[in-house]
Amino acid sequence: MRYSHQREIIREIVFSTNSHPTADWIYGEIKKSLPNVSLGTVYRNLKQLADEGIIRNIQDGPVARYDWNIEPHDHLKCNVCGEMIDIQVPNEIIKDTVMEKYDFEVSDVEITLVGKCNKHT
Amino acid sequence: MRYSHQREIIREIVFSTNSHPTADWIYGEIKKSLPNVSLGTVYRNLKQLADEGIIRNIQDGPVARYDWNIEPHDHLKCNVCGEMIDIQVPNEIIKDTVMEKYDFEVSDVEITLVGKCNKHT
DNA sequence: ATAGTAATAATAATCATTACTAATTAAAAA
DNA sequence: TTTTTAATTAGTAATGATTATTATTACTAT
Ligand SMILES: [Mn+2]
Ligand SMILES: [Mn+2]
Ligand SMILES: [Zn+2]
Ligand SMILES: [Zn+2]
Repeated sequence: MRYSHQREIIREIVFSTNSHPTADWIYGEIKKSLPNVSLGTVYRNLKQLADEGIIRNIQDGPVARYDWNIEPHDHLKCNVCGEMIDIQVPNEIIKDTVMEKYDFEVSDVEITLVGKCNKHT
Repeated sequence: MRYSHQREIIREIVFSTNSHPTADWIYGEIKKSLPNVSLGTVYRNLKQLADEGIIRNIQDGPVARYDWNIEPHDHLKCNVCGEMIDIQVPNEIIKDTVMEKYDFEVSDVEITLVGKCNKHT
């Protein structure tokens, strides 16, 4: 993968926030410095960065979000403000139980807890 | 919600399979008996049935799937054959831990384990 | 039977994402 | 340093899933 200015800025944007941004939000950000980038470029580079394991892709319903944090972790999704919060759930137990009980080779555990964050009490 | 023949058949189709069918698959099935149904009718009725709690909506990446089993349960997704298998994971522990640790009012826990099912050993 | 309104088929619109293409550009080869 | 190359780009068209619109049809209560 050869260097590209666009990809470097996209990477920096993803690494600059904890908000698990969407491609569209990143597009809005990169246009501030490079007004001529196209949305296709954003999608293409996010895909490349995710394929290389530099960033992580997380699916939030029908839209893809991106995360600089590639360590295994789970998420809380607030259905009031839409925010996604990182959480750590001990899922090795789940994984092991399922592999044994269902004879299934688990490669990834995706846990999202949906509810209301503490801003809306 | 008043009775409709289309909705009744859609409900029966969802209840007839364990495959967590998509709207499009259901559309193909209902056309066998009612060739003139429109895809919009399928979507509208699936939404109504899910809103009424008669069936359950599960998000599989960018596509919606439907499940006659409304009891709280989780899924295994095989990334070889695409099949979704019902599993029971004791998630009350997770829920309670997260509610306390993160001060988050959890209404739903979504767990999907991705991997390879025992048909591809 | 009539009126009121929920549901329908057909179709257009939307939204997120991917595909295509001619022009540009980083990096390798000469 | 100048070609040569192939990856990358901007711009745009196309796709796939879903939702919205609209004129028509069909239950249901009076
Ligand atoms: Mn995260
Ligand atoms: Mn299920
Ligand atoms: Zn919130
Ligand atoms: Zn399988």
